[in-house]
Amino acid sequence: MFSIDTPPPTVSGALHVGHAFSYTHTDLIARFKRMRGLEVFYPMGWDDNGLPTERRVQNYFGVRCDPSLPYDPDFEPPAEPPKEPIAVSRPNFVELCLRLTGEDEKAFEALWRQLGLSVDWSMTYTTIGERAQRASQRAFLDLLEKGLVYSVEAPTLWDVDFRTAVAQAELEDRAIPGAAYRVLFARADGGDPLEIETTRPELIPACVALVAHPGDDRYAALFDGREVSTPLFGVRVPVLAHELADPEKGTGIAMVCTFGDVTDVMWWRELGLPIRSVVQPDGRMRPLNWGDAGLESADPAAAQTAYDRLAGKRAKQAQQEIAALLAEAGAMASEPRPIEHPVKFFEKGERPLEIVTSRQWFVRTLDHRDEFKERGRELRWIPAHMRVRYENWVDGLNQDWAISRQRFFGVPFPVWYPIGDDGRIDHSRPILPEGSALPVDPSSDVPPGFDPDQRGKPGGFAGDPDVMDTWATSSLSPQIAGGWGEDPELFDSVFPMDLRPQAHEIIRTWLFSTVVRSHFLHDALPWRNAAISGWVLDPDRKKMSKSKGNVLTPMSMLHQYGSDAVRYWAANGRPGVDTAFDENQMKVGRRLATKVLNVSRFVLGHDGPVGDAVKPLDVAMLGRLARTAASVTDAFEDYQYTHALERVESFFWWFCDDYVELVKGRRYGAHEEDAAASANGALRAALDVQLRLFAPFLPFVCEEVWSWSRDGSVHRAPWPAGGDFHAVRDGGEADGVLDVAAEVLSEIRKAKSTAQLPMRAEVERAVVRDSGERLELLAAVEDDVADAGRVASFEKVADGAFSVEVEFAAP
RNA sequence: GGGCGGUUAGCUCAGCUGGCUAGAGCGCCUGCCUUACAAGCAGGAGGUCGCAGGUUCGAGCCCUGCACCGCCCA
Repeated sequence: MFSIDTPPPTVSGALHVGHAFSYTHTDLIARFKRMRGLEVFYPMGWDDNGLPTERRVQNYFGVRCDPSLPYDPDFEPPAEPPKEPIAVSRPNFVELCLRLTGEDEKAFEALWRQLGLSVDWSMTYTTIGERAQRASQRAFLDLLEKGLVYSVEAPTLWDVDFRTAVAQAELEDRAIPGAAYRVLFARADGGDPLEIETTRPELIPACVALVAHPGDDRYAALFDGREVSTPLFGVRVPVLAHELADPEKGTGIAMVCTFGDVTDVMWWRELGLPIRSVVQPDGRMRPLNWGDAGLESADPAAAQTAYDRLAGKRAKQAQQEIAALLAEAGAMASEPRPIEHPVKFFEKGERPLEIVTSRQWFVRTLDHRDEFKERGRELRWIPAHMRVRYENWVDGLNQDWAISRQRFFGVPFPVWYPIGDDGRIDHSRPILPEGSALPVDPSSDVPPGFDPDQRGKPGGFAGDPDVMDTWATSSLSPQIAGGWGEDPELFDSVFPMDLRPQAHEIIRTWLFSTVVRSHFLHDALPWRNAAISGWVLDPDRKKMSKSKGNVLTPMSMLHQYGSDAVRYWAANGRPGVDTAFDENQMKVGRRLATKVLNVSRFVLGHDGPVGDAVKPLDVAMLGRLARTAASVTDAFEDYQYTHALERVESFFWWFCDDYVELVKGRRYGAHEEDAAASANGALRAALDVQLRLFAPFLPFVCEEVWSWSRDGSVHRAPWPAGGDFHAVRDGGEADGVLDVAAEVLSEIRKAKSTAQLPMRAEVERAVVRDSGERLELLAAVEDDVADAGRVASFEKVADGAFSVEVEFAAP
């Protein structure tokens, strides 16, 4: 059994040439392994859930999800999406998601079939389907029991537009224009004001401390508990010391807020600072009453007046507003200095992330980094250097894996919480379902021991409102596809899987998270080999993207050039290497497929005698083919399918250009019958082997030609091996005759070409000068060379340096 | 800022543990309707292997530095 953990594509993403490219690589291996006699487990999954689908559904149908609404069984979206989105219940929204993804899946499957992927379509799964839900929830409960997931109310990176938490793996640094503001903080002891530099002055109302490096002489005298007062708001905050304050940055003393960035969170935690939260989950400044607890001010009225100009504004607008306020108040030490600085974004988001305190589920990853790295070393990476990417990522982990999302189309957490008599939800005592009840939807299902009407009531229960992030489910693709917990026999036979093919940009997400899940669930690697494919680049060597608008759809390419041709292009992209989109290569592939068809017509289309290959040229050719086949096999076993293709292809062209030409004379009866029989036998045997060697690359043309002379499918035929090559035992290991014959023929062709004569021009006499040894070899195949070159007579001169002198017959 | 990969013919790329005169395909040029194929065939031109040092009898390949391109991480 050879099992493949196929990447489930996000169906809401557009079909892309990159898909055709990398999935072909997997199929090459699958077809090879199948012909090697292995049963191949090769399912396909669809990654439906998550943000991309929700966005697409919102735009496509003109709806938005409002979880507070009840299900409307009769809801139908209007034919045209309305201007103002229609609010629909979560179940209605999920229905629309399933409707759209169902159509997308059909389009993908049609593409895969056209491309010739030899997927077992009876094993298809979706990451939102019932099997996936059951596996995801079972895995979650397993980790919960092992103490490897936990929920906590904590500062979390937050996208204010999508209003959801975001995991470290979904972050992206982007350099954006901003400004460095120099702001003055008055000292409580009456000394000179302290000047700090910040890019987020709008967070001054959220300031809880200033911090500088303990060894920084400029501020060392202040670390004795002295306080400063925030400008405009008059809040007293301490001046503290911490190792990670950078003396080189700005003035060397920084403002700590609730929360400007991840460093603020770290200082908040390590220095035990209070919380003064001003940014709401929608990204706007929260209304505040200055003077209340936590907002003590020296002048609450003035603080309120200033703050009222910020309240309700987004970060950017608030920033402009407070800059003006600071300038009016004389608290700006200098003009803002425009800078470009890296800011964290959600990879799919448009506004900088905020850090918002919320309750989220996390998987413990930080405590297990060494184990993950060890797993990375156990895994075979193709190409090997891709492991470094994985290790970089594991080394750089700085937060546990946040797996809950405030979304709708995803696998729900199988958890309820009791509601106290005071109406407060008690998150410390989650209520869990029976394993046999999975999958559950806590928003509609009722936990054991409760009645439906107790939902949301004091003394009752509340369902966990969140869904799992997309990687929390798709990281279980080996378990979902392999029938973990559902079909133990299947699972035992396919897990750990043999191969995980995927692209390099998702090493930190899909590959990493799958290793994590498998490590925790099974104490094992999920697969033995990870083959990392490169990207498809446009002719300018930039990553292909829809925004450029010059992307051909894979389907149109398949129609234009044929599937074999597109596969040929893809098969030329080595593992891990970015490959330029090249229609030229597809034309070459199409030519190759046509050539296979034509030469097959020649080899099979005759009614002459067929016998064993006994003539020297024929035996030697089969011997060369045997060595080619062995080397193709080695390359394939090593996942080097590009090398495999190059070797078959190179043999094939030599076979067509030289060997076939050399045996045409015998084939058409220029000599005795057994000479023709040997040629025909060798041609058929060689074609038979070459069709099988080409079958993984060019499945369509090979299957067609195979059917001309054989029953069954070439794709179930045994891979060429020792038994196919009796010629090797019969002296085929010496292929010197092939080189001599080809070189002499080439000289004759050159002479004709130089003389601008047609190839069928008759040669009266050819004088071959060469070593005695080579002339002996030539003697063995002289008739064949004479036929191909139309040479009436050869004269052989033993004279070291190789040359051929050609005398043409008089016209 | 740390790291990974790349740089070989006009273009796309091979070149394994260092070993004759550096290869292929496309494109270009010159011919050829040859009983598998004109969507074809034959032949030809074209490269100081990114730059500068070094190791070696010998370097496209190994070492050092640099430049440029792409990517990963911070």
